[in-house]
Amino acid sequence: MNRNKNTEPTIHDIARELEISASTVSRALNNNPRISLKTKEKIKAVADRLGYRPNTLASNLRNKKSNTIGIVVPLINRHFFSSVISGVEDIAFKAGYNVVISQSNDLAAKEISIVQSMFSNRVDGLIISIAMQTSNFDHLKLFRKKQIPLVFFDRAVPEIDTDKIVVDDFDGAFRVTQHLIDQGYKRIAHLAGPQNLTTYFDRKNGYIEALRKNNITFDESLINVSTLTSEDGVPAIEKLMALHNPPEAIFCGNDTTALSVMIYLRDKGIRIPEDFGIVGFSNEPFSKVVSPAISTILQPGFAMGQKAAELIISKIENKDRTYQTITLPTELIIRDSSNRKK
Amino acid sequence: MNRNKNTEPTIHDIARELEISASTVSRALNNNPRISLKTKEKIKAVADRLGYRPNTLASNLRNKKSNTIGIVVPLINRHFFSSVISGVEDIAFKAGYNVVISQSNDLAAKEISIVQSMFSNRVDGLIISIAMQTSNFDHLKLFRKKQIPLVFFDRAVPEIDTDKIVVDDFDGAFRVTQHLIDQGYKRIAHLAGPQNLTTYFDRKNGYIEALRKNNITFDESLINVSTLTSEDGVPAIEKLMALHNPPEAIFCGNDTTALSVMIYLRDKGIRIPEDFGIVGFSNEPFSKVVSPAISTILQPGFAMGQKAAELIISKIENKDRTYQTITLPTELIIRDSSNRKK
DNA sequence: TGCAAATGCGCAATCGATTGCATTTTTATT
DNA sequence: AATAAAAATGCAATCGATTGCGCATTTGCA
Repeated sequence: MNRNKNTEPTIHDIARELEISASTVSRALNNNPRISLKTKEKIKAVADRLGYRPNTLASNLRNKKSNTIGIVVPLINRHFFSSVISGVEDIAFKAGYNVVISQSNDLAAKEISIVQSMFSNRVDGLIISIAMQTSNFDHLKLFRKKQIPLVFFDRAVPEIDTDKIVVDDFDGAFRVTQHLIDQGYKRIAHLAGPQNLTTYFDRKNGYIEALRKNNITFDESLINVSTLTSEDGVPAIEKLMALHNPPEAIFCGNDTTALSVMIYLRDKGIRIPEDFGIVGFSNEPFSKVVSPAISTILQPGFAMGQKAAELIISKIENKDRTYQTITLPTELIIRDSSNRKK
Repeated sequence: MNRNKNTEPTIHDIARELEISASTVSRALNNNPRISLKTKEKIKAVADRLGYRPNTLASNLRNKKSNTIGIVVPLINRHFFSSVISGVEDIAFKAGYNVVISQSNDLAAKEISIVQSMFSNRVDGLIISIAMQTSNFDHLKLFRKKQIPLVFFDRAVPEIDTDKIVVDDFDGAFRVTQHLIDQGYKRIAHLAGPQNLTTYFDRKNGYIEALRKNNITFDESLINVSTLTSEDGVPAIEKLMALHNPPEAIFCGNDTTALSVMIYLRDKGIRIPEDFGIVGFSNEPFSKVVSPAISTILQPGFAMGQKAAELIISKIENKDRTYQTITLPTELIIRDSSNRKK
């Protein structure tokens, strides 16, 4: 029929060529035991000759399965997130899944739009780290309602009961703060992120808890809340240093602000770590190579991505109903910016 | 029929509810002028009430169009590539396309497998930066043969005639080298990348040409070829410094090796840039914040991604047959590592 | 040789949306 | 009111692969 057209060969073309039915071709190509070896070989030979490639769209429609995992991150172009994506792709590819990706730019509106589009595209599962700005989660509840596997990583939504892969932010922050205390710093400030996100909320509380355990009075004025961009760092540290009783160390909610703070103080001639200790969070690549190198908390992005993919694939394929929250350990990396007792 | 099932509502469910035909529903939802406003409104109301979401799989099959752009990079988790991906996503999302992503890990075998899978998934177009290791390009020729838009970025294949987005590596390298010469460095070494990739090949030739223009004798022993990982940097610079007549400046094929070299020399007590000049390539985020900051060439990753997406979408939608190679300008960023004449 | 049990394969419906063409309904015109 | 013209909607095939069920052919065993 369309043998000579510019169109792709289908199982029907193969069937016509061999004067058999398309069902048989389909079964043969899927290695169905109901088809004899001899027939299978003939079919595969013709398929090869015609350059046949299965049309996954058709197959997906019939099977109601897209073999696709969606992943939504705030910003692709950021080391931690791209590491997670890389980890997801690594596992997904091996398991025969495609990965479609989108970034919310930390905007709720875009996130909603993306999530709906992912649903329309019938992704088999969705891995997401929610946008800073998102506060309503109906778009995600849709996935739960429809029983489509949903995995949060890093930034999870407490009120949605599903699988979650997080790092122990509380513990990480606790250890950071304890480390600063151990180094002899007394007044320790904290640059906190948006408190609607559990990650930043937990980091702040880990910090507070460490102070409490060490009988250090918690001083609200030493906490500065922002979105933790590189622009947020300087005004925050300026304000802190202008206090009547300024801090002598700071735990920054991420490495980006830690760097801003470090450069600001360095330029002011304040010696790091002798006069002032700095610790960040996330272990961005640059934190190791700046001078002084910045102490930080390692979040295993690639491993998180792998775990998230493994988890979602098992959910897709087994449909088991129990949800788990996997907390990956963090690692405190002590570098020069906070290490004055060598 | 399946009204109460656990299945998604379809246009047929809407049609049944209103006792009209599915065709009308389909047309109404697509805003076809052939349907009266009144009917459209009724249909949209029911669609909303049922929580109808179009099944893109079905639509894609019928339209023979997946609304999906594939992108293949060597490694997602690398700043330049993730920037490109981010740029692609930015444009693609706005135009209503999905982005499916995969990484070759610089392995030819995985690249081939990915590309075939992308084809089976009927991506509407493919954006790719080929793997270092790839030397046979039949898998890509398939896309050309099938008239599926194909855009190379950064690492292109000369023998395949299609759209390409590259930066002017030759020019960038030329300017780097000229800059080092202007700074008074005489013997200038070069860490080159795999010469089967045009990018690295062009960088080397830009370097050589700059030397020639300045009547500096080209010394083959000052060129070291490697895969430019951070591990490659140290042995390379060690070997160069052990030469009878060692270099006093180096143009590194990327920032990663530039950093390794910088740290190595700094630890040896060699003053940078006074005694030795270093320039990298790509403007990795860290190169700005290390000490001394590393001079480098800015490759506009995000913009490349945007351009690539724009180009491929225009190809998908217009099918115009002319291929273009877009060369984006690079920018020489002079920082402390090579700036001794202040 | 006879008949049941395997084995191999085909028919036709299905997944959900789209669309050329036909049909029905409405509107306009004389 | 009659008829042409325009507008609105429906029928049925289609995209390509999958699969339950049934039919036909082969094999096995007494």
